[in-house]
Amino acid sequence: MHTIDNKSQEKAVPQSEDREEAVRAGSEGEMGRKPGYSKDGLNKGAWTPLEDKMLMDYLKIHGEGKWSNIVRETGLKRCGKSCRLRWMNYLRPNIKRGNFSDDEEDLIIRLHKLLGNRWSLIAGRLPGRTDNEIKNYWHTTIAKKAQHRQLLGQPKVDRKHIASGSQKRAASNLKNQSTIESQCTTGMVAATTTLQENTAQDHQDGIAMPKSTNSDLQHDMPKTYENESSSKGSQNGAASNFKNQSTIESQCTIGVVAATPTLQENTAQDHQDGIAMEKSTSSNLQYHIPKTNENESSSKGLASGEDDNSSNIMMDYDYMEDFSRILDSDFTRFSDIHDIMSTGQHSNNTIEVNGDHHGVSINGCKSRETAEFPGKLLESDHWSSNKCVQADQGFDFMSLLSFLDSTDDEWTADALGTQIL
DNA sequence: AAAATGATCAACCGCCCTTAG
DNA sequence: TCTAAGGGCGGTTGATCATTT
Repeated sequence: MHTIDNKSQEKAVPQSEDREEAVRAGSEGEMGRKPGYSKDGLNKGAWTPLEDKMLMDYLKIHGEGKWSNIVRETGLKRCGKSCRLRWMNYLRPNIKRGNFSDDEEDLIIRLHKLLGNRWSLIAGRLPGRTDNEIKNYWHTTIAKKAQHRQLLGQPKVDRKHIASGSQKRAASNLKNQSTIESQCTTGMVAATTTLQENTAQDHQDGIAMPKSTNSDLQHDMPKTYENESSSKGSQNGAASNFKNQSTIESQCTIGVVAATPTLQENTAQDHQDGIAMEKSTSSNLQYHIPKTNENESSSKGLASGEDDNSSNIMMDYDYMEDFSRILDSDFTRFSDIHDIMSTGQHSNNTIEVNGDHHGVSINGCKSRETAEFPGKLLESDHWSSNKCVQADQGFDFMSLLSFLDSTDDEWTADALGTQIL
């Protein structure tokens, strides 16, 4: 299990009497990057305790936002972005440090399957966890487990193909094994969507890992030095709303997305088992979803001309808006829904979630009679039509609930039509 | 004991969107 | 309408520690 040691904390940075000196000099012997200096004289690299204090003192008074003002008003030699990052990832109150619990890991896997590499969105569902932490965790621990499974007998991933979409990525993959694995897990999406010749089995690796048993949670302070940072200041949880359509389109890439594709060059039978993994060896899986804006390029920071395979698949915005609301909702509420549903107290087919009416129907439309997520969804006429799912088709919260509530096997095998070793 | 390799994770980079002027 | 600045986010890097050879 993922562990966070205290080694770096033991290498505490000695406090300097000279404020400016400390800020300039940064820390010595810290884990991670050594401080550097940008052209404009701003510090780079690891933060020092003094820098943190300056940042927190400012935020205590002024709150978040206006990051660039911090530089001007405090003399802190950090760019606004760096300040924001430091705050969001380490100094913010209620940051949970330490091992990921089994539940957290499970949820990460499930949400990643739903959302892809939408780390901030995933982080929004794990209180106290940052997108960066989850991202690192995924790229290291979870991907490693996936690799372990692979060694147990899964077919080797053809990394050439996985990386073929981007030479940039390919070069990176050669350097870093964890990155390779991360591409594998991301590639899971690609297999369901594009021309890539990966086998679906390759992509399964990203989601069906043996569970760890260690779940001791720690609450450590930021790692770069001894526990001295306070937990004061404003609180601002990760905003999980999908803010723009292009991002949605390019980044919503997985399982659930497959529920809304325009099926191309595949028979309806392909949809019968979710993402039709049993056809994986044919490597011709192409589930294209019509872009709502064809001119929209990927928002994932790809260089122009790069193939972003995952961007070939997307969700209808309206649908995603509903989906987003689900994810922004307190999951405990879904338990309530579940109770209500199971006791038949949903006569008007509407469930209130976080103030809005969702669930059994949206906009007064009846939901599907049965819909187990995601496989059954794909069998529905709604989902297999050559159209994006319309918002007024409603979203079955029970489906999501059961999806998130399903067992590993359901997730990793049944839902994808594959078998787990 | 030393070198090589792998793992970890804080921080940076660059793209994109939003918004103010 | 255009432009620049601010901010958010995912991808990636690289320093350090741990483990293996």
